[in-house]
Amino acid sequence: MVKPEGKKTKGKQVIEIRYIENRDRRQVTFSKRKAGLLKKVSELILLCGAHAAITIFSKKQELPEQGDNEAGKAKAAGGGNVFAMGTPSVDHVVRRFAPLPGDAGYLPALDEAGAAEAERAAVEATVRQTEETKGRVAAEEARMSSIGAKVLTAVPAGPERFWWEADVEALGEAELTEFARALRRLRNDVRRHANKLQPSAAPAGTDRAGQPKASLINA
Amino acid sequence: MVKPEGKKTKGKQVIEIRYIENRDRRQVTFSKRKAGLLKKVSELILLCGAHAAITIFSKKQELPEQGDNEAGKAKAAGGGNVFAMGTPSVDHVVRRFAPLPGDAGYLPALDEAGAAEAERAAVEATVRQTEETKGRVAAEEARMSSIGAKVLTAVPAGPERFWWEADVEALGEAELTEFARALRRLRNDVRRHANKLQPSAAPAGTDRAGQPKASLINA
DNA sequence: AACCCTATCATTAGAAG
DNA sequence: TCTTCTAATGATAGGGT
Repeated sequence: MVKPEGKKTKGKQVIEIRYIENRDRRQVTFSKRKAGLLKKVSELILLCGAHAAITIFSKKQELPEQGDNEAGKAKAAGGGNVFAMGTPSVDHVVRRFAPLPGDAGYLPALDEAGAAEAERAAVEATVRQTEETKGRVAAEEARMSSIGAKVLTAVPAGPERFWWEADVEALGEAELTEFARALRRLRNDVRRHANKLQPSAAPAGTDRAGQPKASLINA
Repeated sequence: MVKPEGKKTKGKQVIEIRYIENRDRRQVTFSKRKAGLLKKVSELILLCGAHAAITIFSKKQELPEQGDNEAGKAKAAGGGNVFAMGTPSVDHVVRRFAPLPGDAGYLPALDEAGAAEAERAAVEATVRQTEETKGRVAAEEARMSSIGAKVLTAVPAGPERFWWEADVEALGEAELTEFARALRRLRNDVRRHANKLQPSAAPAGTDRAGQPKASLINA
């Protein structure tokens, strides 16, 4: 019989989801979970063709309360690192990344910022009102509804912008490495995807599904 | 002999991380994973007191055709939904990269360390209570609700972990442009950083808070 | 589309190196 | 600090309601 005596580790233990006071433990957890999150996000993007973005700041930086100096100080104090990733177009993620060296047409320079801004304000008003009246969930609903279409509209021809980055200003070597690692993983996934998807009707994955209707992003 | 024949379900099966062609399956997966992701983010925030923001745009179908009212229209059209969350707010996080043109006013009373702290405490209490009573998920709901209308801004120095249900429109595509700008800078920095560092011998170490670690790849 | 359920797979807390 | 290992917990694909 197997004797349960010699357990090597305690294995994953249940932990309460509350701030981890212990600095070391907190940091370890942060690293692990951050990695897991990035992975999850990339998977969601790949699996569902959704646009998603995530930004994570490892530490509290730029604390307003301090105020007497620049962000630099905050960083110096604790080194705020940022991780983020996202994409409006899967294959673009790869493209954007691989060619690190000067990419000319970086982004389609859309400038409906003005319109978007106006819309945003309007929506915000609606949301707030809704929030007070019906609560957050309802507000969210309203927000999504009114925004959704607009967002898509705002990006007619070129959703070919992806982003997935970090604030290097505060990036440490470790972060860079991890960053790259996540990148590679994403890229591999994408590549695998591209290979399987033969450019038949839609250019393997590239299909600029400007309109939700393409093969890659939409069905 | 015990026959494992009568399995009720197949259980979780391995799936490739590639775009799910089947619409229904994709949608289900999206919902499930989106939920899981949001949960993960909230947990990271709570556990590590990190600032994070995530935004997810579902793509769905379009058809901004009929519709009489804005919300209804967009909703019906299914132009895409947006889900987001973050700390202190998605908007804030984004601003680190690119200050949005004049929408500063929509945030009610910012930089209120005191208020924020009080709110945080209140929320925390609520959360814990809820947590014990209804579980973590419910607690998160409560957390969001209680914070809702207020925008916690300043990040107190201590172990903070409050988050505010995000201002989605602020993360609209338009804003991504700004973000992209920051990105470009980032990329440059990354390269520079990469060059500066040695793959093997990277004692460089962290200028400020320092994260050891060297092997870096290029981006 | 939102829940339930269960069998599995994936993630990760802890401990060590 | 980052990595590796292990053992549990946690997240979810597939199916049904």
